[in-house]
Amino acid sequence: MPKQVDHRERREAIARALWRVVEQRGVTQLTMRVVAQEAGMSLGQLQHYFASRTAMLSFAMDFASEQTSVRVQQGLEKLGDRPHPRDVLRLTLAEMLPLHADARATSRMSAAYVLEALHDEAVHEQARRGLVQGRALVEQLVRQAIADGHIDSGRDPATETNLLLALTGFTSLIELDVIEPQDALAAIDVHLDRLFRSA
Amino acid sequence: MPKQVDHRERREAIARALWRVVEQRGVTQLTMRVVAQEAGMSLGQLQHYFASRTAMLSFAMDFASEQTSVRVQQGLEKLGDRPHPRDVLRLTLAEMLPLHADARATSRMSAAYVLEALHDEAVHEQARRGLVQGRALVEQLVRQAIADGHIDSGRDPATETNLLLALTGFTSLIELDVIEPQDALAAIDVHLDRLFRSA
DNA sequence: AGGATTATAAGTCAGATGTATTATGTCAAC
DNA sequence: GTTGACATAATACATCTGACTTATAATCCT
Repeated sequence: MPKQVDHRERREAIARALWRVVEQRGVTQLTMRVVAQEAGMSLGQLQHYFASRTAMLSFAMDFASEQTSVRVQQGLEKLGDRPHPRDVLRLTLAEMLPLHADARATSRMSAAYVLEALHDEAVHEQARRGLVQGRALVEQLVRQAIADGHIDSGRDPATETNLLLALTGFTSLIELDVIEPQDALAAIDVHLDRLFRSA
Repeated sequence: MPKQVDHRERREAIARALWRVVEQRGVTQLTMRVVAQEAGMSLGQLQHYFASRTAMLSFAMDFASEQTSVRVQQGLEKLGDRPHPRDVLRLTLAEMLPLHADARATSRMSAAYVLEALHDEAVHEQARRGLVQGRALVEQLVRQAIADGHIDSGRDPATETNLLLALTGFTSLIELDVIEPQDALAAIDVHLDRLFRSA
């Protein structure tokens, strides 16, 4: 047979091609043919790695979450050994906004997936699980920051977590050129300042 | 000829049918045939009122913005003559979240439209104009509240406006059942409390 | 060496979609 | 009563979609 191929690697390459399609041509162009072309392979070849369009989307979405985590993790390493929770939150929020190509692609993927999730139980569960998990991480961070005295103990961890996550609402404002990326970052800084200043 | 028909009225009926399709079956089912069926008319009849799918979407989107404004306006009347700006903002934000059928429909329409806007210049401009206008209204409200001493004069109107609009980021959290509607409203109240408390 | 297995390519198919065309019915104006 | 503008319906059509099938070539394993 032809040289054995790393399926996982191939699937990731396809997923990245899919992101490029979403970012550059839009969700309506998210067809197996277009993705195959973008990935530089035939439709038949793509179907060899993904039995169905749904399976392809599902993988691409999980991979997007995963890569976002990786980007955050890489950013954290630059912050040194024991980074201030304020910086961790700032980095995390910044990576969830469409501020550079990769983040923009994964952000748009998420948006499209959420829309698709609203009427597909399986997709809904997958998307929900990812978000719940991410939210839990942020809440844990907030609780620890309160315990460590970085955040006023009068703050409710759950509410503060929700307010932080809501800041991803900047996404559509940025995408539609209503505000500039730096405006969003400035607002995030103001919010974080208030959250940590009160300690 | 057959009885004269109010075109505007017919178009609004079609737009509402379109919303129902978006809300109940999802964006992928947003086809002229399905919308026609939901509106209880033939495909040909629908085409008599909208020459193209794009024209139909464009109208439905404008109508959605318009109806959201109307809902806010109606809510404001219940607040009496000179409502507190805090209540005005709370009402406005609440109407933008998917908390009841109409709001959910228009919210999902917006989300779908934003996604489509990213790769269609005309749609982008239409969506952008609507958002910029809405943002201007909120900023004016914030500026007035500062001038009236309801909000601390140390606050930057632009940044505070952006933070308020970012709270629409609760939308996806609510849609995916990550948080409950009351959690979102509680968080909004906390944010507004802080904004107005400092005065 | 040769059979088994896999990667890749190409073609086919049924269904759906937006749009265009045509037909039919209805009613107002002259 | 005939004409013409309008509402509605039905159908046709080219295109695109995901899924499936088939064909070919490459290499692994025995």
